[in-house]
Amino acid sequence: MGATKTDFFTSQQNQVAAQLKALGHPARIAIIEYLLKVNTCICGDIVNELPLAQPTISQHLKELKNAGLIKGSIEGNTICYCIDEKTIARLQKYFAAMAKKLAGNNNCC
Amino acid sequence: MGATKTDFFTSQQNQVAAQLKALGHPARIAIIEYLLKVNTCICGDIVNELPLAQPTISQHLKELKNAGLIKGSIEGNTICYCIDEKTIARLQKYFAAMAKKLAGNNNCC
DNA sequence: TTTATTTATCGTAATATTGCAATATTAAAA
DNA sequence: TTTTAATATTGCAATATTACGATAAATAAA
Repeated sequence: MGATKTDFFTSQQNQVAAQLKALGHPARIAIIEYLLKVNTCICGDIVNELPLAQPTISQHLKELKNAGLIKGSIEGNTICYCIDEKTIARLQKYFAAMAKKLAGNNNCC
Repeated sequence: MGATKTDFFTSQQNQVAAQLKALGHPARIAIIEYLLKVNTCICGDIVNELPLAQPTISQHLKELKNAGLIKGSIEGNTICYCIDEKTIARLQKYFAAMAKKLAGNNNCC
C-alpha cells in the first residue's frame, strides 16, 4: 500500500487532483505567484527568489510542468518558464462552478 | 530532509498550499464532488460511494476537515459532513484573480 | 579550445502519505 | 443491559515526496 488508487476514479477526478496536488506545496505556490508577478517569462531567477537549492527548484518546476501548470521553452542555455493559462482557466472554472452550486444551500451543518 | 520548508514561505502561501494539497487526491476530490452532488449534509453514505475502506475514508475526511474544506457536526451516532463554503469561495477568488491577471499577457513562451 | 553559466539528473537520506485490518468509541435500538 | 450501527483511532507496511550534494549536459563567453 501507499500508492493512490487512481484506477477507481474518473480521469477527470484524477486530472484535477493531480493539478491541485502540484499546487499543494508552498514552494510551488511561490513559484506560480512569482511567475504571475513578473508578468512575463522568467528564466533562472527563481533560484534567487526562493530559499531552496537549485536542484530542488528544478524538481518543483518539473512537477509543475508535468501537471500542465507551466510551460517552458529553451532560450540559449537558459529555459523560459511561464504559466499555462489554459490549466489555470480550467481550475478557475472548476472552483467557480463549485462556488456557484454552493451559493444556494446554506441549510447545512 | 523530506520535510517541507514551510518556515520560508508566507502564511498565506502555506495556507493556500495546504488547502490545495488536501484537494490533491482523487478520493478527496470524489468526496467533495459527492458532497456537492447530494446538495446537503450527508452522513455515512460516502463509504458506500467510494471503493475504499472505512478507515481510509475517515482519514481522508479528517484531512479535508483539518484543511478547512469540510465541516462536520455530530448527529446522534453519525456525523454530518458538508462543504465549508468560505474556503471554497476563497480558493475560487484566488484562481479568479490569477486568471484575470493572466488574461492580458499572451506574449509568453 | 577552455572556461564560465545555466539547467537537469542521479543518488540518497529524512519524512510524509496512502491504505487497511484490528480495535476502540459512542450512541441508538432492542 | 445487551446488541447493533456508525465513526474514529492505532499500528503497520508499501510507496511517494522533499531536499540537497555531486555531477552531467549544453550553450555562451573568453
